Amino acid sequence: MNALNSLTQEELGSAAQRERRKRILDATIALASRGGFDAVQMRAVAEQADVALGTLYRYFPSKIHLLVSALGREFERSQAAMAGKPIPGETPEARVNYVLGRTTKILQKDPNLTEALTRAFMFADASVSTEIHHVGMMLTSVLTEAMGTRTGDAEPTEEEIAIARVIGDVWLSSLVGWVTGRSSATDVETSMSVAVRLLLR
Amino acid sequence: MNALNSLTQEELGSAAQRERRKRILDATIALASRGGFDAVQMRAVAEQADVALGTLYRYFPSKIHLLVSALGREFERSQAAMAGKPIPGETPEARVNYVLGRTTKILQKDPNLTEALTRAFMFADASVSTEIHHVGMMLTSVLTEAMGTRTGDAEPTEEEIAIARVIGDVWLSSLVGWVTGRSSATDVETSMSVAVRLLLR
DNA sequence: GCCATAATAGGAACACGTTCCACTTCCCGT
DNA sequence: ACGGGAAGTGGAACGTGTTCCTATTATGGC
Repeated sequence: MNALNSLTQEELGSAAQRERRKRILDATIALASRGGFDAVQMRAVAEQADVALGTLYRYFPSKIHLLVSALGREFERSQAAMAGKPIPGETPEARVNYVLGRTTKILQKDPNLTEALTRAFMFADASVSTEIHHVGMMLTSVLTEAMGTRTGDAEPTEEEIAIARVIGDVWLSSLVGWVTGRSSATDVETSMSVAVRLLLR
Repeated sequence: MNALNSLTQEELGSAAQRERRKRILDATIALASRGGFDAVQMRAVAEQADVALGTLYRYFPSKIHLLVSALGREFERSQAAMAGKPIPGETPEARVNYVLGRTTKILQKDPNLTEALTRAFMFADASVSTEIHHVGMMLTSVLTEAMGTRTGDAEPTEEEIAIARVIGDVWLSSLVGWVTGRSSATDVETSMSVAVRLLLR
């Protein structure tokens, strides 16, 4: 259907193809986790996934597509792991801070992986917009959910969505500063607290 | 003094060296303006600046250093052009919106250049922190100046600096979305208005 | 089962950032 | 003026993302 975008899960007919795709993403995550963005080399991914280089490019048309797709999968996995559980905190500010703090802590545990995925996200151009949009929506919805009342069935207001977008932007910028070694993990948490306090007052 | 950082203007003794540095940055801007990040090829820069490739790398140890340095020079130039002139607008919100709107308009006029510089900025790692910090400080100070009273001699408060940083982060994220073709120039202006309204209320 | 077509393997080739080397030119201290 | 070290030249070479080509293998319709 679309040669410019990576093959998504659904349009992969055979089980062998879904298996290949999984192997490729697993190899990507493993290499990224070991050595970051630079260690995710297309030849290495192909070899570790036991797939030819040309096949890798058939599934993911660029290194950026590959990494952003891997980011999307990890994000989904992480979201699924905590779906349904209520977010602790009495106020929107407390809950958003909780979510951001926990996520930041997870990312700190695997700096190389975080670096690889964040860099890919920031470097992605329009040809990756589908995958980027997917991740962006997940991020915004996590934040609006944390901001809203915990019943969860009500749609977030326009204002809440706008605030969530701003928080997401600040978070991305801070993350870039961290993964590129320009600021510390503590700096990220501080930035986020400040932004949340300013926006949710 | 520092082999990892690019040679700054001050530590360049001879006039011939300052002239070379200027030619290199001019070539960088010209190529970026014509074809964006990808068009800034080190061989092309060297040739257009009439300098050997090795010399280019002596002045700027990587393509990223080169582009971020060029960004710093352009930023300074633009700041110098409007120094002293009072910023129109009765409220901090209006003044900040004015500054952001004008800057966004300037950037829109040369999308390729903006793309090249923004991408370099987001891709820069710790080895470029000096240059990055330089640009970051200029950006924050432009914003605090717009936020403060127009007398200008008073230092900005901690709160103002924090708000300026958040606005800067949102601006960068939006800019990345724009230069990578994921959002329109109008989207950038909208994002910024929303962020400014939320932060300066 | 058999054929047409698509998918994959395997790997050469190319582009561009980066490094390196041998040689030349410039510039400063004496 | 000159000798020596720093700076510059020109270009080869290397690594990695990307493209491309041919041979082989899987797949789906008859």
